[in-house]
Amino acid sequence: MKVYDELVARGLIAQVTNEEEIREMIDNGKATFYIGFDPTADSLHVGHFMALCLMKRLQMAGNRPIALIGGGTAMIGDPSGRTDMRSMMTQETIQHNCDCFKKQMERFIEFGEGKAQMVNNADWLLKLNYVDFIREIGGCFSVNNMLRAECFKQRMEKGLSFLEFNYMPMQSYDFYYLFQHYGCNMQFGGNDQWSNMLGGTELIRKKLGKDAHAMTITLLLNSEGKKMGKTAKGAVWLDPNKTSPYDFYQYWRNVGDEDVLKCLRMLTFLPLKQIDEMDKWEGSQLNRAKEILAFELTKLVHGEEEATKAEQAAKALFVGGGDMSNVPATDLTADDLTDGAIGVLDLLVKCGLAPSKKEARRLVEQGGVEVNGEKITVATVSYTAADFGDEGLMIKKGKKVFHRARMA
RNA sequence: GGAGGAGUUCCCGAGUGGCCAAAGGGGGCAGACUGUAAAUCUGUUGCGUUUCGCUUCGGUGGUUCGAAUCCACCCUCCUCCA
Repeated sequence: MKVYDELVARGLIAQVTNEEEIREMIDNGKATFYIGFDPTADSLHVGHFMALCLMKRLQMAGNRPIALIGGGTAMIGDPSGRTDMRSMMTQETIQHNCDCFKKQMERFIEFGEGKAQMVNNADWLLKLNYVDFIREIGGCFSVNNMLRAECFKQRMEKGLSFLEFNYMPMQSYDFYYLFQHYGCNMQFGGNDQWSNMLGGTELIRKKLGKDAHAMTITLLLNSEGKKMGKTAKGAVWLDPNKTSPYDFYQYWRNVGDEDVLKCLRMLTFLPLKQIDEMDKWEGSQLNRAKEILAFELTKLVHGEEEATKAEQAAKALFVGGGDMSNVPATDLTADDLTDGAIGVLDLLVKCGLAPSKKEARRLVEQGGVEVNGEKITVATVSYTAADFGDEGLMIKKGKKVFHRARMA
């Protein structure tokens, strides 16, 4: 099976400008394509991860990837799919985020001569002169059409600023620039980028009379139609300091039944044949598929060693036995004790299991806390340094949040 | 520039002098049931030294014994007119 068909089979392709031409290009390694990453945070997340996987797949088929970091477009802020304006980021934050992105991407994709390239659109966008820019490309954009674009629709109700309105021409200019200077003939992106991407292909056609292509990646939605890779606390990050490998593993271990197979297809590099086999599994058997999904993804993002650790920790906690040493832990010091002891409530807060003592108290009162296998029923329990022992205290919050508190 | 309207807790949204830490819904958290799934049911959802105290209703001042609620000014957003 050639790349294009594989991408289709995995459900990764959402929209394309011209299916036949694109198939021909990428199947034969004739594409130089770019994907843009907006540095709005200091770490990549699952959505970016999909894009990186796609880059890798296409690279393996002989195509040349360009990772574009939007250091310039971030100065504007993409209004796509947002109901309110993004808060303005300072140039320093943007630069910091760009650096973080770069580091993470390098772990995942090989950059260098004849391999993948990395560019930052700040390098050309920030130099632009307003009047020159408007004269050069302004005529190629129809405001009437832009207003109809999906990406602005939501903002038409609450108000779209002129600043953000300029995002589409900016992104289009990127494609136009890369087409001319890097021979880039195709753009990939999230499905929410479709109109921005079409802006680029059209600009190239109008200015240069040449064809360029665009293809969007399906947004990873769960069975309820919500974006995956998001939790109540925010995104699932690829940076181990923001989302630990254990939490990352647990996120995927806990996906809904209906979503496992889709995730396996779209996110892992397991052969489709093997995934199709799993498609026959049902009921509690799917737990096995979830384990595979969680392990594979953790391995891709954090490496095999971390994946194994996360898996062992999960097994030890949920199945029993096994190695407990990889369970998430907090190290306390004597300073955390008052009169030689620490109360459960403080303990919960110190370990990050509760945001406030009030909430910690509520957890205890509702029977949601266990320490060393014993349910805590009163909030006044406290522990001395001796109670911690060598192994520390094993705290369980709710059904599946485990944490170890050690005494240094 | 002119005329109206709005800003409430994580989100939506009630409240228009004391009974308001503020209805209702969503989301979150916990309990029951289970397969570390979903659905369902129950409880809970500002902070603390917890029969009580403290901070919150765009901002700053003011009126009042008492303000989310009244007044003044300011900020932000929306609609209509120019």
